[in-house]
Amino acid sequence: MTIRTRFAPSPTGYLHIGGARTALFSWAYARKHGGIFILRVEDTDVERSTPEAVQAILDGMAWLHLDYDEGPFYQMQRVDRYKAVIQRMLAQGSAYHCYTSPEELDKIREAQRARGEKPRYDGRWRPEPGKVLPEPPAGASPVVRFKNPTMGMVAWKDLVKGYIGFNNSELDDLVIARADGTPTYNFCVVVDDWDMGITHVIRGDDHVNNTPRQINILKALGATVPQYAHLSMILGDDGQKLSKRHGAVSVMQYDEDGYLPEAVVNYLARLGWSHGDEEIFSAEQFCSWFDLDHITPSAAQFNTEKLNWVNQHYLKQADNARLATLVRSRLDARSVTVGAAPALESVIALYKERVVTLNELADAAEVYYMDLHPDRALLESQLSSEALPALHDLLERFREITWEAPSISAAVKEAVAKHGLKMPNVAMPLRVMLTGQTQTPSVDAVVALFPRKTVLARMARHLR
RNA sequence: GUCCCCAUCGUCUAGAGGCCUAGGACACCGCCCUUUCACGGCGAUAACACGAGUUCGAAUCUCGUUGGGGACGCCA
Repeated sequence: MTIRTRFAPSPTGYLHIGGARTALFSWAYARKHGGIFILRVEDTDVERSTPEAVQAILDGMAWLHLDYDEGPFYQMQRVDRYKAVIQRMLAQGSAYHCYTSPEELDKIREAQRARGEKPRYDGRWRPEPGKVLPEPPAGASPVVRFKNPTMGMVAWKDLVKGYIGFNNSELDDLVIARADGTPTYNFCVVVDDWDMGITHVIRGDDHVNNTPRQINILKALGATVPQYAHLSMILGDDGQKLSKRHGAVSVMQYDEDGYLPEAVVNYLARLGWSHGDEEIFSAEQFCSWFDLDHITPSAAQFNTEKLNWVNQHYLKQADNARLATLVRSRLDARSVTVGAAPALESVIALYKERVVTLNELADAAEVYYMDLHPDRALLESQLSSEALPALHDLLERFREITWEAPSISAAVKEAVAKHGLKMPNVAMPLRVMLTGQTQTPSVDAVVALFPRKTVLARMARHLR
């Protein structure tokens, strides 16, 4: 049997970190088993669905390299199919028309809550043998409700959480088609999973409560019930639930913040899933190791510190040319023109082990290309009266020596010794004049990276 | 309120009854390297929510308590 999984987002916003992980796990499960991964856009909420959101989801998946084999399918394009199934259910008696208005429903639920009961539809239009139904109100268009079994239990063995069972008496007759005829979520999912031959439904555990209803509909339709795996949610850095106004950001924000997609994938894969003590692994390794048995059933807190560490790891081992491309576009965005010298790749080679994100790499690189104006107070504090003579000497030496790190290093040491100073007395002001910073790679490497004339100019500017 | 789910270091986790004196990773702290800062290396601190039970033996199984979360829409 071919494994078929799906990712089924509703296009009402960007792809956030929780959705991304759900997609990642569904994708990995299909890849692991040589199966099919399907993208399905659940856009039946016409009010809130937007084409921009569809694009944002597509962009997010593309950035993470989550490729799909079938789709994207759009539920709004399958409405005829849903309506045909609803007609069939109506005809065979597994669904019925209900004329209860939303206002009446509110009243019913309010009363139930007041009595401490679980709010639910009371079944007043549900046909039963020997039951006399009310007269349909004139001119009202009914919704269609599923006739849920009243006895027994619905249960399944969740691949993440284990056995889960619900008494049918807990479930009410849910609306499967609105008064305007459009089908609802729980129904579309069922028909789609059935039609698309989904074998494993991997989704967020906010859907656990929908599962018994979906299974009942599937059974009423005579469809095969897929396997379910419900992933627990991801909490924010502070342990709070992620929401639009609290910490839930688009995966593309991580791109903007300077994270590498493979770092985000690696981090996300490790959040709620494990393979022994493995921390760093490629997408390929992830796919070959992935299984549902090692998914944690409890919620996981997102930890930016660890993501940083993972990102730093991938940055260190990334190809310089690739990083140069990524950094260049960031410098472009800052209107910093990358000149011919030093080569951006050389700057990156010197700095990539020292930074956490691409943005920090861009911060380090930009001082090599822009018109630098070091902080005045910083300059004054470093250009001490005892250092100035040594720096003047050094400036003169820099005009004549071979422009390579070893000879530069020798020249610096010479100046330090000649004036009875310590290394930092000379190295620090040099750093500040050249980069505006006190913390840089070793000073000879920094000096050597610049063209000689830039060094002479930046020094001369402050040594009058 | 009702139903469902969850519970190991601060965080992510290993753990399928004896291999656990509870392992790894991030963070934190200390030391080394470095005449800056990082990187790197070494080391330390740190957890089985609580209570019963089953068993020769429980982090692992059962029940309960407590605490967290989710769901109860003509949203998805």
